[in-house]
Amino acid sequence: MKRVRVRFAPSPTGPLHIGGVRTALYNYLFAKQNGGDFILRIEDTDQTRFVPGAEEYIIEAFQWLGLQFDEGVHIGGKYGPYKQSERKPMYKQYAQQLIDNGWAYYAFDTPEALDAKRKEAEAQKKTFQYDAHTRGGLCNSLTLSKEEVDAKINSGEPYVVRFKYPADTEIHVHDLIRGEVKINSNLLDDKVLYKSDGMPTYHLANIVDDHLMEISHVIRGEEWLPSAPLHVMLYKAFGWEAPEFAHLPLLLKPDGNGKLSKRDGDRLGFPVFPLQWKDPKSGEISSGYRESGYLPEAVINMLALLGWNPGTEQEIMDLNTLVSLFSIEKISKSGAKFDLEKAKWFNHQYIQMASDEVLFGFFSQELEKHGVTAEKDYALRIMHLIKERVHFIPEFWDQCSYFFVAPTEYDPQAVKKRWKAGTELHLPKMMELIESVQPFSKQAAHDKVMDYVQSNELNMGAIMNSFRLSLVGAAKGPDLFEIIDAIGVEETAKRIRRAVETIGPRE
RNA sequence: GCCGUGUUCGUCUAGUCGGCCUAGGACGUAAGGUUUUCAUCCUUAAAAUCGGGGGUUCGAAUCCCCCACACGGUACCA
Repeated sequence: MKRVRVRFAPSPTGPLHIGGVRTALYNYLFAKQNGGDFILRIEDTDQTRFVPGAEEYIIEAFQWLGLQFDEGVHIGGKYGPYKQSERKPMYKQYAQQLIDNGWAYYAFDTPEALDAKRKEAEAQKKTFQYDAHTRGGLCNSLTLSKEEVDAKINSGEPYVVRFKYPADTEIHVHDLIRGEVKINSNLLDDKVLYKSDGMPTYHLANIVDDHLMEISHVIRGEEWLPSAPLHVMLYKAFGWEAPEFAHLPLLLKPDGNGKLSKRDGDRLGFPVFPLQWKDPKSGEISSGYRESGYLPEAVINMLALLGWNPGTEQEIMDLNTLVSLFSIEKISKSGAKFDLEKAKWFNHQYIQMASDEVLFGFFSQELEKHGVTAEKDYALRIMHLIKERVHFIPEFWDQCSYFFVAPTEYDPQAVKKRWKAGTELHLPKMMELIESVQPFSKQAAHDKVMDYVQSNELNMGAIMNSFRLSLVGAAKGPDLFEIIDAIGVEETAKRIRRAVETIGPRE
């Protein structure tokens, strides 16, 4: 049995789309499950679309996600180089090979001439296609004499190499997800394999590299399915054994239909990219999962389940579990809409499961970001107190700021609802009771306060929330006496005085 | 237009060879409980006549045909 070798082959034209991440993930899972290799190849045959920083971004994104390549641009390997621009000299001979055995031909038609043809056809509600029916009337090595062709090439006239589809042939593509896909060659046009700038197109480079790198399975997005017949024919033309194909369903936008795009993320408020990206030209910033406070493990888990599931009811799975459970057969055929709410749920789950060590790393960073320095023991204690309420890392601060910084403002809604007449008198008295507990104990303080509330026939919800409001600034947070214990009796007294002064008596 | 691929609760999906599906789970939603607050958590509920229409069959979400719709492709882009 052939060794499993798969590749993820992005173009460095911008940040890595989350759909691309899923494609890479499925490749990874499949490779690892079969003890195979996972390769990163950069497909930069279109020099006009190159975006500086994109390649580095891609590498960093996978590092963050914890998806490790066995070979690739950044780590090398036996089958390098792993960047197509660096493989440029290799491709010409393969184009030549195809010409020599009649599977391809030179074409000299200018882009302008072809455009005109297309427009002309369009006017008649037809589509112009460079194919078996039209190539006889165009400017190429099939219609020109050998001398004319040589003359053109020797004079430096630009040319491309096109694939020569056989006429009226049924082409079969076997797809691991979709089964047999058939198409008649008459419907296909003679794709350019080799461009006039001396670079191969995706199609040629892809097949040559996959063959040379001994790729066993091509797992890629569904947008490639229409060109799969060409790829199958190319393998045939070269006399090479074709890899297995699996075309993944697309990731759709959450509302409406269509591919998930960068704009959808901005519009709906969720990241479409693993890492934040700043466009080097426009300076525009697109948000990333990392910066938005997602844990990489959660992103992986969420992505894995978008279009695949193990067939059981298990939903929480780490990378290793995914590796053992994954199967291409269980990938669904239809596109999946991205669901922000479910992503949020996954992240919450992973935050709860994270080790203290990992979580504290994030937590202390958040504190630092807000200019807070705290003793580790204290910070750790606070983290435990509030972690179950955070869904995303940045929420740590929203949930815990009052443990480090006294509130200066009080949620007006809560004040209106809870701060009754007389509150400004009761709170200091309750505070005195708490101060009288020596040494402080949550339970004893709690009991004394309860006694006071009951004997004065106070509205429990109102008075206790006013107390909370004074300490927190809002009607939220963990157990009140837990908070008092954490910030200390002295600080509590200070906050009560301040709240009473600020809010004062009310009707 | 042409070609290709798809179509089960709002969303992600289970549903291998037709019967155990009066279609299951999860997210979300609603109600209730816990919490004196918020969040969490727990319980319960509503939610898909399986895109539509024809067949085949004792029996179809599952097989066949037609239609509709959506998406993808249709570049010297990947």
